[in-house]
Amino acid sequence: MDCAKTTPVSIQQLKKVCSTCSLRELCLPMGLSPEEIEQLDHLVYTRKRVKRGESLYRAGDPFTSLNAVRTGFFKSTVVLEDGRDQVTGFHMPGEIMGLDGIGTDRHTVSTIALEDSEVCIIPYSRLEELSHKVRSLQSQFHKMMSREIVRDQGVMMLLGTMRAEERLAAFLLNLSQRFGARGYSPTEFNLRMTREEIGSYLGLKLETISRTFSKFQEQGLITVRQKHVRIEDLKGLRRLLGREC
Amino acid sequence: MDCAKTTPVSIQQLKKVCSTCSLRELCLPMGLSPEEIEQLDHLVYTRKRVKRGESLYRAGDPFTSLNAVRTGFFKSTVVLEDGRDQVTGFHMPGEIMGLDGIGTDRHTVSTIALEDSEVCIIPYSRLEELSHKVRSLQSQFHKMMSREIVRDQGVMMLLGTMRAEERLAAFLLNLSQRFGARGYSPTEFNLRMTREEIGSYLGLKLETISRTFSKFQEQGLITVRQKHVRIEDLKGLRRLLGREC
DNA sequence: GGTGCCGATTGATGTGGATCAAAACGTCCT
DNA sequence: AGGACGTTTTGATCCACATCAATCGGCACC
Repeated sequence: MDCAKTTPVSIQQLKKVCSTCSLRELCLPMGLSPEEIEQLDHLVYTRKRVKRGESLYRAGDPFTSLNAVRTGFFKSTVVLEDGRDQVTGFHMPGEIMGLDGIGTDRHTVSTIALEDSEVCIIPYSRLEELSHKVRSLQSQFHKMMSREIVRDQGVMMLLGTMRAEERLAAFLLNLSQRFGARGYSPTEFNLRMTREEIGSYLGLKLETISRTFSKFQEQGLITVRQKHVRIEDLKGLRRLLGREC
Repeated sequence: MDCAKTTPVSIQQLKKVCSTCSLRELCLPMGLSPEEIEQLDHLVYTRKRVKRGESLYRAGDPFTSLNAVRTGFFKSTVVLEDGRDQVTGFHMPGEIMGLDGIGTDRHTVSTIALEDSEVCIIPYSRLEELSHKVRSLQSQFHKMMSREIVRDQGVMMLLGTMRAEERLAAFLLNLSQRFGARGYSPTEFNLRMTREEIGSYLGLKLETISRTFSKFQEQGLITVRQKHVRIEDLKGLRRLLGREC
């Protein structure tokens, strides 16, 4: 039954992956019935390990499958012709990566593991097939893509109208909410990314991130020590977002 | 046959809307066979007129249908709690609006006509039904959503890493490309939006837009007079994007 | 054909975050 | 344990764009 578990290969074949997965309420199977999830099991049965610093795929690679984060943490980056690049997202367990590739059959971003990670491979042609059969899966998949669009609009808003403090507060609150939804502490967590990566995502320089962290700490909003963050005053952080001069 | 044309109502019932539409190669039917497009005709048969300044839908409205721009020009805006808002996109004929509403059954942006316009209403539940039957429609619809995600990432890049001149050059080149794809001149067109709306979209103030337009004109890159723009040096504008100090 | 108003232009000044620089701190590797 | 390198912090200075302000111009409406 679980013969694969003992072989230390990077791609494993497992049974009943989605049905028994603790992330199923956050991931692709969200809102599906147990019978429907079982259908997904026939589709999503391959996992892949990605070591810290390794890429899952790179911009320009042919697109063949979506990837769900099983464990670990990823970042996605776009690169401009002149070499400038920007982090466009961070991905944690249960989140789907690779939606950008559907439109052109090629990935437009590079996705890199920020710690040793594991992803579930979702072959895209088979997902289309199955969602053609299972209405609720189709519907769920559409919602997922739509939410990605809304998320991106939120980031556009952040980059277009917010000041540095507001951006970082929004970022911390977003992480807090996502960790909380996954059963981790929403007020105490380790950042997996560097100050530079946070800055790139927020359209700021790493020095500004560092200074703003220090300022938040002075104000008693958070405690930071290296990558470890504890949110001391959630309401205070939220207040920063609701207009203040 | 065309009895509806004589009644001056804002919602018209027409036959064969998609099959005979000149925009079909740019719009939802892109890549579908004539027979498949005919199936769409049963779905998309209602048009709606929206006068300049009127909203098609507002953030918070229940989501029931997507809308394809038939004629005219629209903008979408997000509003923050504190009242600050930002333009997240401009929409021209053949483009689909409302994808943001699928995820939550409510619109997250407000979409407003920038000139007297007409849209084709695409009832969403019926689109899901039909794309469940017609594989190529399903596939096409997924690509459309994915491209929207990629487009948004492009704007994030613009807002996160580009300077004012680069942003405006990218904006003009984008408009140029889209007008060109619709059979209009890619080098001479009328802006439908104000300097303030351009600024909001690009994360800049209206004065900066105005100054940068003037600078482009001095450099011989464009000629602007009010809303009328003529691109004099397409390559020069492109060069602005490929790094320059 | 005026008149009023909104949008656009242009100038003067201010400032938030970038840039440059240096030191402190961690961590990984041998 | 020691050394090297990458990350973070903090300070000093600079600059691109914001802000404030005044004028101009076009268009719609009496």
